[in-house]
Amino acid sequence: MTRADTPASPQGPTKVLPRRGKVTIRQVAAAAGVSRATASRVISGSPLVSEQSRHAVEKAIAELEFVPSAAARNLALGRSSTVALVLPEPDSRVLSDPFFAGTILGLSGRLDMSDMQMVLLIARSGQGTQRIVRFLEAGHVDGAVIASHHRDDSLNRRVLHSALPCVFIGRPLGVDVPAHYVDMDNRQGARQATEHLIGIGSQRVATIAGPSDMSSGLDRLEGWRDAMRAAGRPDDAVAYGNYTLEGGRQAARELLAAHPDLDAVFVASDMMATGALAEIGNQGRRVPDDVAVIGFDNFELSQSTVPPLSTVDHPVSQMAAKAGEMLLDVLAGTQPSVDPVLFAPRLVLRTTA
Amino acid sequence: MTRADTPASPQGPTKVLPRRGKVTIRQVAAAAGVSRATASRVISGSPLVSEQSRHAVEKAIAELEFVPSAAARNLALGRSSTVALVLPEPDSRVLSDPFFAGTILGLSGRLDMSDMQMVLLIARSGQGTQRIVRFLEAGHVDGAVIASHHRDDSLNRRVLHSALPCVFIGRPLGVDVPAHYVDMDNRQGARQATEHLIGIGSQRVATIAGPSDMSSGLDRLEGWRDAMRAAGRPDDAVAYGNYTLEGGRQAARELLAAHPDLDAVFVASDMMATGALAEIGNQGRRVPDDVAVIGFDNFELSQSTVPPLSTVDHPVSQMAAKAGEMLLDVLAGTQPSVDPVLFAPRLVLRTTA
DNA sequence: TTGTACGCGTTATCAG
DNA sequence: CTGATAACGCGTACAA
Repeated sequence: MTRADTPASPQGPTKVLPRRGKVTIRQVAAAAGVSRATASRVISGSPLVSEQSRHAVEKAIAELEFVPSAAARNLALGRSSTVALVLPEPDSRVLSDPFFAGTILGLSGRLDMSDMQMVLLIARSGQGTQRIVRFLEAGHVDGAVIASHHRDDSLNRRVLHSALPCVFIGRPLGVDVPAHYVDMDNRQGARQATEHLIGIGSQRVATIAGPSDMSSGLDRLEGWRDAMRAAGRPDDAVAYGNYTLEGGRQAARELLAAHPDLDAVFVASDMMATGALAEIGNQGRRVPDDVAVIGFDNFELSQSTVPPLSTVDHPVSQMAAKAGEMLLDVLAGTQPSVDPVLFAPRLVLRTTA
Repeated sequence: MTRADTPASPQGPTKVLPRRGKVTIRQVAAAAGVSRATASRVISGSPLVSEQSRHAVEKAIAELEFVPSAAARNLALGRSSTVALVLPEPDSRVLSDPFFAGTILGLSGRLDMSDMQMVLLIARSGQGTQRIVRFLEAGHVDGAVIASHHRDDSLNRRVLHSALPCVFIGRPLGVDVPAHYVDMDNRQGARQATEHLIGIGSQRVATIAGPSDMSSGLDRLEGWRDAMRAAGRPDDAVAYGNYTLEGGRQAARELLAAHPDLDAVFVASDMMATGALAEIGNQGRRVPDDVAVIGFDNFELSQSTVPPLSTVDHPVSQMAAKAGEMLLDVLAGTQPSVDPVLFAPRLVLRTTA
């Protein structure tokens, strides 16, 4: 015998910080009168164990309240049965954004069907990004779903460079190797919205574009350009916003000043569209009679704007669920291609266009 | 002789092939021409190592892109340098609630100052709760901050029983052992708000209370009762809501029907207060002239209601930061007492009272 | 069906 | 300062 199975626990006088009793599989085996191997088999649900032994072990587990050590199991198995949802550089704005609730719920919903546990990682500044990458590379998780947003985010490249299986939500920018990702067809959605604006007779269609360092911002602008060029219209009436309400308001102001003749605007997000709606109203123009507006995202708030906002649906939750499914496939080795999965856009017409 | 340190030894059937991309400390040590122990010392920043060895090891680490295995380190060290923020049973409503953004930002901000990595765990149904508890008990994390909300959440009891170091945000209900927690003085805040309503001459002060299975709902109602009783007023004008806008609207409707003479109402959350504001206006009463209103939380939206809402500040972010600090103290063994930390309420008067 | 004996990758201990 | 070597707790070929 090299070592006592039951170390005497010191009864400290401090009851404030109860020491964490660590009961190991060894004690379970001893209590059940079997070997550690048999106990382990019971735990992992192996059929190669007698009913008698199984019962004894289960009884011991319950009585001792045994919980397998994650560290030891991860080390032995080489995996952690955990995947990360990474949200790079969120500020308070982005955290209260419906986008995140949808992403979280969509992914966790899909993962709940497997034995994978989801953990959420949020990285703040560049400092935090470093830590996230180390955390991921250290093998804490088997894979990651990354809500990719900003081009200058070194996290994308670093994760791809490591061999960690990962799936992006939103086409990642600034990466030079093929990557699994799921996205919606932002370009096509923007094009459809713009074509609708043109179709209802708008003569001068402007756009409020999203940030140039996000693929969604880029793609939606490009879709607007597609429609404008196809219709033989100039594509110069562009203002940029940062996806916030105030940004939308400001961009609308610029647009109305620079192009007083505009009678329609495609806005790259509902949040900005809400701000634009307010500004347009403030300037004494009516929506949709004087200016038609179509937003993007179909967030809940777009139903309660006045008037209710026409928009393009962004199936965030479904996208996250699909990303989770892809990641599970990658981990299972049953994901053949790296072709991105694109969700089709869906125009939701309410009363602003 | 169990096994050579360098896999390059031609002797022995080394069936243990290097797994994909996994470079171990052995290879680092070999490349640097030192032992594993020395390599480990360099990694952990021990001063007991020559400058020469240190340089060689660092060079090897960089060239091989070595990252220590989390599982192995956790096993050897007995800790993971990771803490969890647990959000039990969130639905989409609660996820887009500003409360969570504040909690996440506050905690991660404090943890960034330490070497602890924060992971967010969200549990959906009761099924998910089971998994969360197992995850916590398995030693994946060294401690947890739990945003405690619902009384019937078995998670509270189970985590406390497991002896995992943890700190609650919001007084946990339904637990029978002393627990570390941080909260604001909801009762006192509600009392102050109600006293203010009485002080400005309101004759009939009602309240819209929060859910009875949340400590904040209970405490805020009790604070309202305190003020009413102290003023010799009846405390029967009570309606309940579930902290949502629609719930507030509905509760206001009930209140106005049951107590047509009411001229003031203390609402247990800004979200509900916003709904109440709308309902009160719909019924042709003016705020604050006919009905004075004070909410609770001081969320961003309370500044943009019409008219701007008077409220009680809820320092969510600071509370979360404090909770993180307490947890770090507990983990360091420097947290002497289990006395809760209570933040003082702060009345924010705008124009509804 | 059960037990033995490693191996997982790292840190801690204790001689040199 | 450095290097063997024993833990850390669990899974699992390989025997029995």
